[in-house]
Amino acid sequence: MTEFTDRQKKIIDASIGLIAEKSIQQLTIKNLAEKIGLTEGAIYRHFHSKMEILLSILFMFQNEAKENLERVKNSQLPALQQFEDIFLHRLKYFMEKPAVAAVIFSESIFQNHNSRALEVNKFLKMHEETLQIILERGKKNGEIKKDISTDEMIPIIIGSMRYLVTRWRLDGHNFDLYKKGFVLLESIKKLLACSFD
Amino acid sequence: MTEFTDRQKKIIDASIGLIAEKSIQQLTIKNLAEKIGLTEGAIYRHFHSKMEILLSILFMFQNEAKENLERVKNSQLPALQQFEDIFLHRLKYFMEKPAVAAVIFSESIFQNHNSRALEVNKFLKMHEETLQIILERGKKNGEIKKDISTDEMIPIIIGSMRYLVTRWRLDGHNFDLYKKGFVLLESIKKLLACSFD
DNA sequence: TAAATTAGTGAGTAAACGCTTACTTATTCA
DNA sequence: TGAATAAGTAAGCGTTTACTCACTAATTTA
Repeated sequence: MTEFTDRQKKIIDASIGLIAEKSIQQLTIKNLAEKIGLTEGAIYRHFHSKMEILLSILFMFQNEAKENLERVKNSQLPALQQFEDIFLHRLKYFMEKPAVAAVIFSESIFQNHNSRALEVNKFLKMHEETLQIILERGKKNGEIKKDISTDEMIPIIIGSMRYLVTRWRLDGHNFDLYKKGFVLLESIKKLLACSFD
Repeated sequence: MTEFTDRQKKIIDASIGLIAEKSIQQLTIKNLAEKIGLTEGAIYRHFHSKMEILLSILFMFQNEAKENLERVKNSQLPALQQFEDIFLHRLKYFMEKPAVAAVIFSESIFQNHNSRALEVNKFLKMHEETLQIILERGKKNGEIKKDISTDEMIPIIIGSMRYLVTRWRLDGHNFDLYKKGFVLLESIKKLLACSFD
């Protein structure tokens, strides 16, 4: 587990802030240094490169997500409740730190760097695998429909939630992401739930 | 309807090619000029700015999409068939021109330019509205479930398809988008179809 | 045919960018 | 206390970027 120094955390926070206020394009070392009240050179005492800063944001979020996924997966709640928990938790996080959403949803930033793109891919896979486990348990329990394959359910669930977040970002965060997400999740649950009980 | 000259079309085509081969970051005026076999200055005889080129790609796609949406909407096919048509057509288009997907899915390119971001928003709204009409007609016909609101169905459908395309892009176009899209659409149709008939 | 328009060249510009370096100041610790 | 280390500064380097401009060659048009 890589740990971050106080200064590094401040730099990461400032980066997140910058992205949230302006956009990912506005995250330059110059702007970053200005925001913290340091010089550009000082930044490089704490990170080797700009990419390392970007990856640290991804890394922090990845850790947070991993913890949450594990916690929920190991809970004894019904499957439908479990994936609702996962997504509501995620939406809350995005509302607190909209910049994280901006980084996560800008996969193209890392597209040039092959090894980094793999990192994003791994991140998505992590979610898909957790969902898979939850959904299949739900099917065994008779909670979830069996006539739709899990492989198809996964993109439907993740895609719906991602689109909601994309919409929220393009709208300038001008609606209550959590509330809309909750309603959307209810519908998804209704769609996936076993009708005969 | 803005028309494009032959040279403009060539520039747009070359841009699309560049983005497809490398990435959106590699779309520079220098690379573009090299690809066409002109000098950088010559490009500016045909477009006022790089943003205008990007917008032209968006614009071309928008026209193509509009045509398709209208065509399908006015067809006499069942609602479930209609939205399958729309998405399969779209997937085929992306497979032919992967660069267009790269532009469409990089909303953040335009995020700085407020007026341009609105353009992307309008584009998404166009799809949502068409879907809404189709879905509501399907509900009236008794084709589509009535216990899930149309407002929730829309992000589920669009989100699922978008996620599939995103996955395809991150995978380096290494699976058959059309085939997987077809299977996914079957599942979505099954979920939304009226069970009592 | 002469003038006007169009399309292209090639050199250049200013700004932005990530990053480096020589040097200074502050802190830690043997 | 004094040497070693950590954290900062200021200047600037090398490159890339979108874009400009004076000029030329070719094509249209009056």
